[in-house]
Amino acid sequence: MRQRRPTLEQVARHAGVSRATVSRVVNGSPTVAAEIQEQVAQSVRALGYVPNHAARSLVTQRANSFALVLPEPSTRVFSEDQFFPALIRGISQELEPTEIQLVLMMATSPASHARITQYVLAGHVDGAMVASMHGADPLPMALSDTGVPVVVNGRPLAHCRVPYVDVDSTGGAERAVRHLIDRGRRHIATIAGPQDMVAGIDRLAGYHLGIDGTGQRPIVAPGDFTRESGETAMRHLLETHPAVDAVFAASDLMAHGAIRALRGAGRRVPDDVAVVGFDDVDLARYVDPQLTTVRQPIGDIGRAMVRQLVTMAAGGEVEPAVILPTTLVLRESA
Amino acid sequence: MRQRRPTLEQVARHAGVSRATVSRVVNGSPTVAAEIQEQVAQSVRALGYVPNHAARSLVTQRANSFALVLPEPSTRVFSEDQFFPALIRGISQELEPTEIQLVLMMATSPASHARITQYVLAGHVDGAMVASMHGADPLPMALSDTGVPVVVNGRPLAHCRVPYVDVDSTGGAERAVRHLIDRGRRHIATIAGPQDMVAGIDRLAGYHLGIDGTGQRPIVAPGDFTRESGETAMRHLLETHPAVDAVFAASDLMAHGAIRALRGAGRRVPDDVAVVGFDDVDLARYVDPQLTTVRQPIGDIGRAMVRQLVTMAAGGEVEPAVILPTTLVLRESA
DNA sequence: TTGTAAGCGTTATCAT
DNA sequence: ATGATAACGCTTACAA
Repeated sequence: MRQRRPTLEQVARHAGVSRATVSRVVNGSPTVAAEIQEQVAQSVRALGYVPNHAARSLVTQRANSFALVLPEPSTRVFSEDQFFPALIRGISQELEPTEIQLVLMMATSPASHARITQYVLAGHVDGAMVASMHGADPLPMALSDTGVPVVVNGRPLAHCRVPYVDVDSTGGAERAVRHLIDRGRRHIATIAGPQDMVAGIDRLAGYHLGIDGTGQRPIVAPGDFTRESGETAMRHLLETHPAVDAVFAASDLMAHGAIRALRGAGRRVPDDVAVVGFDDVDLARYVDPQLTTVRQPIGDIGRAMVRQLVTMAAGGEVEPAVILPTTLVLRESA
Repeated sequence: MRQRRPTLEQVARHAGVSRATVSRVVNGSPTVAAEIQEQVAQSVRALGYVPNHAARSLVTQRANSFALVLPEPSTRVFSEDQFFPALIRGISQELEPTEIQLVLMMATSPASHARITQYVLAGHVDGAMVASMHGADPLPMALSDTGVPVVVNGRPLAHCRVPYVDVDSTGGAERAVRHLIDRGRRHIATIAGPQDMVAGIDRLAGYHLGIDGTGQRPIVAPGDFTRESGETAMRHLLETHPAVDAVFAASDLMAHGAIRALRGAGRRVPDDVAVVGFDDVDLARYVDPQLTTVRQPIGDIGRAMVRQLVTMAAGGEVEPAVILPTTLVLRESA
């Protein structure tokens, strides 16, 4: 059997003071005599007292926890890269110095969407982060409607006033294309991501921005961020546009697929066709040739989301969007 | 401002019954007249009542949540494969039908170890899962000492009575070696994992088991599960044992590193040297040649841990060890 | 500066 | 079958 933890009451008796005083000491109130403070501190140590979370949040009306909501589809798409762990690591780091705990909620089934909403609505958490790749996801808004602070990863597509943290996908993609142009490439294609996801949309927009005004014609092949789709798209591209001499893939996985297709077709990378990816997952350094790619600071996304949420939970206002920079990492493939 | 949720009291007034009755209905007690049950249910819906977690667990002394504790070193080592996300997915799936929430705690700093212990000790969770790759980690035992149910992923090295869930690494490794022998390989080396981790130890033990009695001499090169270490180890192996015609790497990442080294040395895989990995991460299907490897059911580990914990939290006894099977997946590299 | 006491929203033990 | 009522452990006016 699990023995009951000592309560404030017991510490108070042990220290010969009132419950209120112990509470003050525990919570670091300055209005306690140094002498008594030490007295109480000793009793706390002696009895191994630890405040009861439930009791505390019952009276303070705060849960001291944030939820991280992961709609399953997104985690599946991004399964092979380190997005998910890296995001969590960033969040944890930022949460570390606070007393705030992280509650993980995966929306594995349709029913769980409702369950999550219920949970958040019940006031079990002081705020929620939604790692939603599908910009039209109604979940963030649904949560936000319950009055709980919510921040999303990735610009929401649906018209909604939920603050978000995103990376400069458009800028990164544009820079990638510029780089290809600067290297003298004249037939630059893109393998786009799914157009129901912000990441897919923005990276394609960046491609167009880079191509515009150069006199080159845009060449777009659809993909869904997976390696298979990249391989298929590249094969198709080689058939329809045999002159293609560069490709910007909207994900490293697709870039890898493209490289496989190119190798299969006997084209050398980057000699015949240059390839640039997006994400900078570990894999990028291990494909042959090493991948030139656009890096996004995943951990920073998590950290920024926490910072936003902390501000909001404290009743403060936050900017509706935080956009983190992306950087072009030059390696061998372009 | 966030409006306060309605309380039992208000629902009771709305339905014209007592607080106790509402509580009974909410908790599905059978001792309520069907008529009143419906009455109350309607009021609950009308007011949008959701039970207050803190109040409930204050009186029931249960938190309705489990902690997943991740000592940072392990997550770093396993960063590139999908161990961490897959584990969490399995846990979430098993937790889904229960009302139990998952609290994630990363031990990012030395100080956080203490913080985690404190938190668990405070009774904030009903049980803790520790994803501890380093078998000698004192954390599980420390947590267990607080009286909270604890279950570990991976057999603990330190002498301690914490129940654990592990996969049959030894058996998997042995099968891999047997397979190489069956294919006529005569100089089978292994690239071992770190010997302070159970996974490293067991996979090496399995290798020895497979080699024993075949008349072959064991050839062991040390590694640390990373691709770099695999590449280095393989290069070294080629120098010291040029006759080597097969290699069992204790991780897919190391196997990939080995393949790179082999290719660099002009050896063909599997023609000159067969390679078998361990883990079956996504990458295994995408390296060239596709990797023959030992698959471990990561999601099942998570699910099993939850099942153990649920039993323990309910006061039941669990077997001290659950060992899940591994399977040899045949592809191209061996 | 310290103590007293009134809740916070539930569940559970009694009576009825 | 239902309703009072007493906890559960803590914070926080308010009093002293």
